[in-house]
Amino acid sequence: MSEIKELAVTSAAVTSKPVRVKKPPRAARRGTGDTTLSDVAKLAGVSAITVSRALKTPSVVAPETLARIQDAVSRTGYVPNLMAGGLASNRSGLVAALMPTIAGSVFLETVQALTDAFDDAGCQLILGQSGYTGFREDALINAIVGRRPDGIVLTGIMHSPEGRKRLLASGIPVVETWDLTPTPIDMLVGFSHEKVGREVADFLYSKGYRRPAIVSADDYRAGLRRSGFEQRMHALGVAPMPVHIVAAPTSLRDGREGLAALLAQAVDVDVVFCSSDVLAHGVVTEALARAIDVPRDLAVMGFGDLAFASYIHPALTTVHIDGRAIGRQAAQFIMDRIEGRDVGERVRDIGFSIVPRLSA
Amino acid sequence: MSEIKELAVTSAAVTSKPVRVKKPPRAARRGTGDTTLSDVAKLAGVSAITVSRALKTPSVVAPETLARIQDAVSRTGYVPNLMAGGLASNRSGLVAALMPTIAGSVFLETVQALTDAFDDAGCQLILGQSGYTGFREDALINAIVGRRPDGIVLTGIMHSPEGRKRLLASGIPVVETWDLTPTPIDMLVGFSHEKVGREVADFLYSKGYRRPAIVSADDYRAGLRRSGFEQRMHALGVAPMPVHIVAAPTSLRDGREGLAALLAQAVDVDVVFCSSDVLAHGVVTEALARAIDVPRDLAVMGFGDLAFASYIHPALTTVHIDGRAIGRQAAQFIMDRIEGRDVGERVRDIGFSIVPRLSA
DNA sequence: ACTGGAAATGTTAGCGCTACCATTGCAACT
DNA sequence: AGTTGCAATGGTAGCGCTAACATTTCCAGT
Repeated sequence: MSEIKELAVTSAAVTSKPVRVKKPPRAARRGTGDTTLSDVAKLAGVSAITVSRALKTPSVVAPETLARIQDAVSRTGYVPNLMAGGLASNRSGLVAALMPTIAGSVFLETVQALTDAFDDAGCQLILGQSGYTGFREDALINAIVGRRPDGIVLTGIMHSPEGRKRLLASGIPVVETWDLTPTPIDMLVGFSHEKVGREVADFLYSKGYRRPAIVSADDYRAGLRRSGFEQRMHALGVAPMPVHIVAAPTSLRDGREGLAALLAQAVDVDVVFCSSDVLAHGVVTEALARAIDVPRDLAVMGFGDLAFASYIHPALTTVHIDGRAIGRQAAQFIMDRIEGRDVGERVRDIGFSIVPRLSA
Repeated sequence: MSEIKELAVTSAAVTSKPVRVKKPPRAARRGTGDTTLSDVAKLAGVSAITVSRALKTPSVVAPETLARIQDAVSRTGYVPNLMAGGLASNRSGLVAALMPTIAGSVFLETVQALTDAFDDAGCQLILGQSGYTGFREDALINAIVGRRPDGIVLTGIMHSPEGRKRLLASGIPVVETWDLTPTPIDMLVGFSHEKVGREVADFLYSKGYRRPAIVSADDYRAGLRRSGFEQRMHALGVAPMPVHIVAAPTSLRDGREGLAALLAQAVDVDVVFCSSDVLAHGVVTEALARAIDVPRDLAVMGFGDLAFASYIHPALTTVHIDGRAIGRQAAQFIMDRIEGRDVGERVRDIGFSIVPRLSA
């Protein structure tokens, strides 16, 4: 067996060449054919690093050199390869945002604020949809961490221990949002959903409502609001209430069907607390279709204070959450971290406020 | 180790060259400290490339080797650096989606479909918001192209010649969506907005409406629908109609104010064609608040067929666009391109359909 | 017994950029 | 004159990975 090899060696030796022959020059290399930094450098008559500096920190490059480089850049149509830059500098310029779903979501404002803030800082947002079930979240985390983003914004708090570990191990700044916990992975900006439930209970009770019902999504945070609401109502001496649960994400349809279901099983309801404005809108719509006067015959309360809440008829009483502020603060957290600044208190409760309008 | 260096120094001295001595070994290198492919390789007792293959194409690696590697991966918590991989393979695994705005948009379904489709293919979506003005679009294009995405999905057709050129020069597969043009940059999936306008005109005319009005956003595509509508109505002998224009993106509020403005200037209207369902919803809401019966006293027509359209009261007559299909086809286009398959006809008109419900 | 070839693994050389340090030239000081 | 300091620029060596080719092993086919 090994003789074959020997033979080969021998034959090489016969030609009096050292055993390991020098490789022939490789065939044409791969590569994109795109203009590169050194193409520009060559054209401008400087070194590559100077071009790099001209683009990143123009202030350290002499004005004429800068002009020559800029000219070369625009003549070649050079666009820096940010993957290469990211690899070399260990700064990807990417920030990941994970959310349950993008569709019709209350988180959109947060994402918008995030995009805006990072855009100004030259970072792009990578979007990941984890779904409401959490099954995909772990796979997503891996895909995201693989990009070595400069930060990760999570919607909700991370529940999978596996995901937590991965995130922690990655050393990437993480901001959890839209919820509160004393033990965030890293940083957090949100508010207490249970407290929302309790305060809504107080608010409705103080307005005289005694026969509440709930139409709620089956997601974790909605559940927190619901139990806060139920507990407080119970503490106030209100009898157990009918509850209608729908699958997240919620739709107008779910709200309509929710009220229909509630009415079918229990007529004795004077207010419906919904886990989202969309749901509340559905309830109001169903009431309208059934000629039930809102709020005289039935009051409705939403959650989120989405853009339409104050413009539907009747204007929706709801809980205002400043989604943009959450996004802004999350971006701030991450940028402070990137720049190595002290972020201060790592848990920020941005609170909420009840907005009394006409529907309750 | 150091002997080599010494030797080098000596030899330089011997040849009495004052020229530069070989550099001393560099100080500790940079780097993340993360586990790398070769760490895993070392642990598994194979070469780096074998680990790479085990992760990308497990079928070409022997089962026991694979097992050893997988064990090493899970023991180290290794997560591949996709930037490095992307740089080496010239495949970033990133796809960019540019849209005017994410908030409350009709494009969300498309983005969702895009995310889903690319997720399955192991690609992540980068989100870019260009705004409705187009000012930011060029800057965004540069930032995006710099990431060397495997594909770019544009919402609407590209209008800036500068942006067009950049995109074309980049050689990245581009899909323009939600509009139609015989001269796309590369590929396109959409429909004709003017045709929507014309067919809506025919539809409403055939239902007997003769005194139309328009509430429309000021964006390009809405303008197309509007002019198609006006021209056809004119051709049908209808007198010029009152038009109320609002700034994109549209809100429920804009719709309410739109109807109020229309009513203030011209009472003689029997149907309002709105450039979005949200606007139409606002018009319906304002009518409700004013006790104007829809559709008896005033008919309303929307555009988009968003999820809520069939569930508001009265159910909204509108134009259905299959946003998910647009997203799916766009993803298909790009993946076919990446895989080097023939994409066939590069312009796909996915059409639209008028959905008659109760509001008109 | 030997060859051909498929399967499994390895070696080498970058992908395009930036960190790190070095060098040069020149004005401003002792 | 010699030194210092600073502004501007350059050289080198990777970042962590994969393409391209090379090598080894082993077995079927003659």
